[in-house]
Amino acid sequence: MHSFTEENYLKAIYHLSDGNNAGVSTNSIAEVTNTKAASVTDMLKKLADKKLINYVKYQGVTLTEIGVKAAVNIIRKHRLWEVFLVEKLGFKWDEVHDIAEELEHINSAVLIDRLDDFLGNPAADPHGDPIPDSTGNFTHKKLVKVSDMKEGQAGTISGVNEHSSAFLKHLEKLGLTLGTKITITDLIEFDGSIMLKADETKERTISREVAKNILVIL
Amino acid sequence: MHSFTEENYLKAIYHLSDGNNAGVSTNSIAEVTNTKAASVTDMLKKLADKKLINYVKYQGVTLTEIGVKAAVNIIRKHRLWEVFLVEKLGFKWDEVHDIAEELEHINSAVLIDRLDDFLGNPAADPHGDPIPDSTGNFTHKKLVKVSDMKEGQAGTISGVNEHSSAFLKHLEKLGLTLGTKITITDLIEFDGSIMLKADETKERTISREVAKNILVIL
DNA sequence: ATTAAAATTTAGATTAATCTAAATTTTTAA
DNA sequence: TTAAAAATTTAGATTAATCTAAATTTTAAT
Repeated sequence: MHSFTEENYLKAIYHLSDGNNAGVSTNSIAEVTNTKAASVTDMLKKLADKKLINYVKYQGVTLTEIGVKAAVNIIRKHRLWEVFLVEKLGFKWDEVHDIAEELEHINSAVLIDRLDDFLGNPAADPHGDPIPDSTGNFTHKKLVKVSDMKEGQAGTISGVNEHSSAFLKHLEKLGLTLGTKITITDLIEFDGSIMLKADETKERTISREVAKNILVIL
Repeated sequence: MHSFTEENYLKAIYHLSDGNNAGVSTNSIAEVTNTKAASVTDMLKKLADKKLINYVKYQGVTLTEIGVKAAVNIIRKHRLWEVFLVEKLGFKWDEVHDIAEELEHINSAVLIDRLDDFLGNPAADPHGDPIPDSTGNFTHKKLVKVSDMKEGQAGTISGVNEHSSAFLKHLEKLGLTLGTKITITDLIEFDGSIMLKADETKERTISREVAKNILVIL
């Protein structure tokens, strides 16, 4: 298999590619992997030799088909372990990322498939991110940022774009957790902040920055 | 914390010290860690610098107090994960060693304490080996090798001295699993093999080699 | 008590992942 | 369109863990 380090690069490239199908830059990889650009270049050569990425000097990289497969598999493991930590061990949604970051590198397909069954084949992790099946297939829900909603529109909170503990704890405090139904009551022109009603009862005002990172199903 | 490699050396030294309080030899460590003696010497210097072992050139090593703590903690993690794999995910007792070997290096005290609770604070792993508590305390049961039993003596199978899949599968096939009550019916002088009755009904003959690796509570 | 064998350590290399500093290429903007 | 800035790559080191081969120390056997 691949080393932990290689797996972390694949994951980083996958996440950075999300949406854009343009190549991912050396610098952006360095940033998310907490390394320097020179180190990234070295690793890119190695991953290219292994046919995991398409790499042309100075032009950024994309994952090959097998690179995508490898990355998706790591993400599958990460998300299933997060579900385990929250559902079975009682962790909060803002506490699981770092532990899952370690667990995602455990190598055993049987283990993960059994874990998946044990957890009841969950469709999403505790942050609402979809969990690919063992063949790598996602079932994507169409999600919309709260910051893109119109006045009067309603939806159900189903995901987040930001996974930091600080952000998740803030949402928790506001009562804006997954499954909460919200209705936009006011769009504040002055600073873009948004007023909404949660679960028909709680009135909340959130900044544009927060709104951008909450995703709903309409 | 310590690197995976360091942890594996600590574990190896701990297991090799079991019983004997004499120092552990460089060669024996090399054997169980699948390395060469020269590599072991290098690592011993490093572990000694970190005060995890007592090391005097040419004289073998013992773990220091903090070395023992670290080793016991790894063993605790290994055994709890084995219980998880068997009890929750449905693995067989001969299938869990390698996966637990990876899981034991996951670093999170909270995780392990919660796992312990989730599993109902088991006293032993699927092979009957005792699980230390979070402070490192073992509750040792007094176990006897079947090869040391006398004719007519009875006991309950409560552990094994050999964890290879081949051996465990063999026991499974014979119906000699943990919890089975056995009574010695005959000690064969010719080759030391032993005849016994399992669960009052099944008559079995096992070699001396097998008998040495089955442990009972009398 | 010597000496041969076995065990251990040292010396010197190798590999993976990283770094800094310098060189090169690409991008941007006057 | 060309020069400065930004991004990227190369060159040369470093650290952790390992190895082989040679040197040293301990053990065991006559």
